[in-house]
Amino acid sequence: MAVSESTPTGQRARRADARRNVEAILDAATRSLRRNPDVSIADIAAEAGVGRITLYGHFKTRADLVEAVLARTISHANAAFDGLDLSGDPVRALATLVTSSWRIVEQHRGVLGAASRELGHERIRDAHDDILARVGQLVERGQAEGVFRGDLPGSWLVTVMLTLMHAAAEDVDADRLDAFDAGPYLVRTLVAALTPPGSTVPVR
Amino acid sequence: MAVSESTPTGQRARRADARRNVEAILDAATRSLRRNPDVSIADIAAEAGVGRITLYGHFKTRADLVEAVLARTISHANAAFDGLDLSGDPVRALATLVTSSWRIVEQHRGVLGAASRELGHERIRDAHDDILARVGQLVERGQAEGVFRGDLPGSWLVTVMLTLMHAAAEDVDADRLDAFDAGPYLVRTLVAALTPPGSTVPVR
DNA sequence: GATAACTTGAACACGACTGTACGAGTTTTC
DNA sequence: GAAAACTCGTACAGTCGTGTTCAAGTTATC
Repeated sequence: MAVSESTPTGQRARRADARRNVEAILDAATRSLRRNPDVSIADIAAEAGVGRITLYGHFKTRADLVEAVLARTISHANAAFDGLDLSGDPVRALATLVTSSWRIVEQHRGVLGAASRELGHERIRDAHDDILARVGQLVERGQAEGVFRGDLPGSWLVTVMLTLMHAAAEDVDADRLDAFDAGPYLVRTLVAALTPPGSTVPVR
Repeated sequence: MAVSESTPTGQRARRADARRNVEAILDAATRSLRRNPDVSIADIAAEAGVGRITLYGHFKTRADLVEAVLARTISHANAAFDGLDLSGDPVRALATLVTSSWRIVEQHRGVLGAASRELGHERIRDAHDDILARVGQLVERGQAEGVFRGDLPGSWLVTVMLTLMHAAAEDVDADRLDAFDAGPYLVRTLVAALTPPGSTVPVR
């Protein structure tokens, strides 16, 4: 980002060190902020294994750091979504989306929650909407095709969907369910949540 | 709580005023803490319409205030649950529980989240477990009877259940769905979440 | 060995919040 | 009118987090 493109032939190694530190800081900040949105800069620096002043060398203010964490998380989420084909049957698309990216969504949500107090809510909403739009489009298409229930606003269904993904991931972290794949379970529950009252929920 | 039982025949009205203030403080604190777990005492006092010093007159420390809020919320939740008959068919009991108390659960969760940082986590867990046990017992009974799926730990199912209630209430607050009763919707979704993969979900 | 990039601790100013002390005011009951 | 209970503003000390400055390191490249 702030790395100048003209590298004066000399200090490649030093530069590499610095970039490693930046990565370590971003990793630590992501973990810390998810755990507690009000972590101090000192704690983040300690968790990253660098000095507090070093951290300030890379990020002028706390807001800068949070913004960088947010940007990286969003790009991760976008990358995860970009490879998916969500064009076919809404239920199948829902399954694809959920099974492949519920972990990403959880991380995304955690960082967003931490950042929403730090930066302006509008700043967050802009970033959030990009991700939300993908889920929202799927839900709306399903509603238009009559596959998903239309008696509730799409925003509600999206909220339920994201919240359930979040709950699954949170419990995975907490318990010893690391190996368990929450995908099928989530799909079953979400299909019930999104399809109209009269319809039956497929097995699995 | 700290009100002495020997009322010296005199200052009933003053006492009543004070108790009204305490109620106002607790109400304001509940609202404020749910909105932002890090509200300052000054902000809470302002929202309650009393001076900061008055608030300190009733609650020695911040922890005292949070503890009082927590205690009141828990007693509310217990009162809401006490009237329910959850003995029959687990699915019917689930419906009863959800339709009648999802709002309470949401409030309970919000306050708990705010308090968990303030007081020790053990202190919270003690209080939390009382509520959780009621939901957990229902889930475990359902699992024992084979009505709820047994291939996932009960804690997971409880988490999903509470999280979904939370999502419903949050969206109700945010949107213009005040009049909408999320009960039937929640029941349908939760039955799908709790029953075994092979079973079909009842209509509604 | 000189240089340049990077790291780091100590120290500081600043602001926000907590909790306390003092002193003055209000309202009700007697 | 006096006393008791309660309210409340000002002011202060202590703590904690932020962001900056300075001065002294380390490490790799030349």
